Amino acid sequence: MIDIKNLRDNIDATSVALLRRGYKLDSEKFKSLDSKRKALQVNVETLQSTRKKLSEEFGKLKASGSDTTSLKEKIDTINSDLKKENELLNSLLESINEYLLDIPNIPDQSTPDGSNENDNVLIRKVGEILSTNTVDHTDLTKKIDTDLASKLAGSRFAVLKGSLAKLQRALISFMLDIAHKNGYEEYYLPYMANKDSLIGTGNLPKFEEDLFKTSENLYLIPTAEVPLTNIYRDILINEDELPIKLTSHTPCFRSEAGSYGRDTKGLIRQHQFEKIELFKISNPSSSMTELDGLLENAEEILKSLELPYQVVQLCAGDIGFSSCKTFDIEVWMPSQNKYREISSCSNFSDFQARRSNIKIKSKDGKQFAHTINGSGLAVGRTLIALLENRYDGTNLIKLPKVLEPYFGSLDLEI
RNA sequence: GGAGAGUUGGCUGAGUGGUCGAAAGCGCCUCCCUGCUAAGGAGGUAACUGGGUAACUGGUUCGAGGGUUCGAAUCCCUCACUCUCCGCCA
Repeated sequence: MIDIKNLRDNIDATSVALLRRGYKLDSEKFKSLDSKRKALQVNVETLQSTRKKLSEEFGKLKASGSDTTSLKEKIDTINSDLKKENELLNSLLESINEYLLDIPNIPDQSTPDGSNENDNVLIRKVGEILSTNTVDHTDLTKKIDTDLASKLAGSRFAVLKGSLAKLQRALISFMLDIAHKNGYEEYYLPYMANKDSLIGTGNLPKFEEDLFKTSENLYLIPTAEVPLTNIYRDILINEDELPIKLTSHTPCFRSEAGSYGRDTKGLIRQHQFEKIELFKISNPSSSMTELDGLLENAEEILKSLELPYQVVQLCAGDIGFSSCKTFDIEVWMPSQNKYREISSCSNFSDFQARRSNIKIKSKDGKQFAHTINGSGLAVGRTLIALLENRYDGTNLIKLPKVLEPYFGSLDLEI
């Protein structure tokens, strides 16, 4: 949610900034709604004030045993006016709120111009591409079984068998340990979240179709970002507790509505996948530095897994709804001959904090916090990258050294 | 699933129709005292929001939503959540 005061005061600048990400702000609609609101609100509040005074008088008259009929008539008139005006005001406020909830975050100045992913900016390439493998991960091994998964659940699910199931578990532990080493506190969280939580992170009301909803009116979490952020919903944080750094491994559930036909093969795009999330709450003044740090923490995992990757900064037209600045980390996928997203690290500035009411208390007063998060990493895609990049051409995957304590061996038979 | 209790400021917690945005304590801020620290003393301290250049001034909020009433933290109804006991259960 963007700041309504800022919108009122700087509507033209806001409109220009939002246009960078392809959002056309209807300024005239806002101006008209807001000026109507202003007039109505003043009117309603004046009526309320008058009624308050008259009611007090009424009480005194009643206490002294005097006649109250004429005063009551006056109050009744005010009350009936008030009722009408209030209904108008409420529906207007509702419209304004809907209008605001629909507006995405304002891109940071450092977010480059551009309209889609083709305009994203390459920041760096890390690691050498050594693999000459062209075989897709699903063709490499029988231990990823999507046919079985579709019998159990349907399309876009996978069953991992034996050593691959174990490798996934090893990766999860490995990533959590790195996060812990870097100062993130590990959390185990609910895999379902209520409506308020999803509104807080910006997934609702606009993106309900992307979510799985249960019969109990709970939603399956699309990412641990949702419960992690909402830990601090309606909380006033003391400045000296910052930055807060949390991590969690959870499965993530996404309906993938609208992605028919894309990435239908293999583990790339699933309704359910495992992810380690890195999450921070920081002071507004240091959130960009914290984003850089978080990105570095995510990159460290790929480096120690010896996987080639690149970092890309998303352009204004490609950043997510709640984000003001995003870096994607993309790992090399030999069979596709291209880099694929394995982590997305974003600064949400105060956009989520305003929706979730997360504030910082300092000497200078209170202000909305900044939230930052990113994957560290998407486990399924990491697994694929290891298979495809480290396939030796026979029936073995040579795992990187760092995984030995977790997997128990450096040879993975496929 | 059954029975009961509860939800009030940054926190704990009093408050059964107007004098309550709300006692008290904790915390926090300012000042005093003490060579430093600890302790002590005085005062201040809810949030959100409207109007106004400002001084200032209005409104809303006691889990949410309705209702009763001239007037609701307080009475009534519905819902959500939390806790306790019983049952069932990993």
